[in-house]
Amino acid sequence: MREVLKGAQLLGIQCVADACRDILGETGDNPTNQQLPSRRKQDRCYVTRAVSPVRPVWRSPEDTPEYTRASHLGRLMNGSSHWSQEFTPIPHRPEDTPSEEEESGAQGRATPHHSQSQGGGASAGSGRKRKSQTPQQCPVCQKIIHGAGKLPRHMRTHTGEKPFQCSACGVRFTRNDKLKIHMRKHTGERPYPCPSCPARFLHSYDLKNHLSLHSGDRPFECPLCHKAFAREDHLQRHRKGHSCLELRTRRPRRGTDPRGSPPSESFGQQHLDHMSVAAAAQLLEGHGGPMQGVPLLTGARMPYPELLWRAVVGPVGKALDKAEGGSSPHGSASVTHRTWEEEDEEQEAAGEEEE
DNA sequence: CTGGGGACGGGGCCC
DNA sequence: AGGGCCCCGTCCCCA
Repeated sequence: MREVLKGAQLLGIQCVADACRDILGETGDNPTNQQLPSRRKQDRCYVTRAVSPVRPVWRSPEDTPEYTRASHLGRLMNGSSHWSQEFTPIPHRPEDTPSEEEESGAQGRATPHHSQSQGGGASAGSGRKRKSQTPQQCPVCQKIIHGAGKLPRHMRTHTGEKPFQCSACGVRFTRNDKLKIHMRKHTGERPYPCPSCPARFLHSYDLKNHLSLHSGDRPFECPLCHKAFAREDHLQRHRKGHSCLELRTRRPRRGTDPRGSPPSESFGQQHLDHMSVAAAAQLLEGHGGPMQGVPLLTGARMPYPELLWRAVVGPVGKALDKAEGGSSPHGSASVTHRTWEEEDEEQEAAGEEEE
């Protein structure tokens, strides 16, 4: 434990250091010790302080601070099985009543099914049969995990624990079902054959992706350059790359759209991005029409980065001002100092015009 | 930069 | 509650 304490101090993981001191019976010099009245609250406290408010996305769990911290925590808490016991379902403000817990479920409606722990509420009978299994909050990343027994599964993503090992090649997995799929590589089983060609696939979704190749469907279109993709993730990659400039923030991850648009409504956000271009184009047109050699409508391929840059920063405006003797109704400065709010209004107007 | 395959994690349903 | 199975979305890697 002293080694852990030393390591925690070295790494600056104050919460773990505090826990070590607590276990070792040392008071330590951290005043936060006095703020931890109960074990449960302590645990929560570790979590909140262990996770940085600005949490980068890490790919390899072994590389993550969370991994390191979770490993420490896991050891401190005597094994991963402890997670599910120590951390209870989420609607857990102590003052919550059972009915409030029902309400705070992710689905936001009464659970038609069960549950044992909540009195098996008179199944409203409508909707899905077995909807909400009490959601639980991950103590490390605060994420809400839905589904009974899913929290331990999720916790393994933090601890790096991979209890399922392939007997053929030794590769380890965090989940049994992933191991099962992996085993198909050794058995040669590819249970998802393409009906149109000899291709066979390990995963159903691979077949689904593959089928779009045969159909030629490219339902995912870039709102900026109108290039179409067969796969949504390819569109996302395209949009994140340099080939398509986005003036606004990137599309939020699912469920985190600050504008409140529902998940999967990617079109909404794409439309907004598209509107940014349209607004920029309008700005240019407001300066006296399209630049030479640069089409301003959004339907054709064009150097958007340059176009947008000029539209927002204003050299085009200057050039046009110069060309027109400064008679443009919008000075370049007005372009340069436009605010997001103004641009939003423009976007809305542009959207209406386009409709 | 794109197309394609695969890996990974989360959620729903069921037992 | 725990776990299996399946589907989905996203990301990574490679050609």
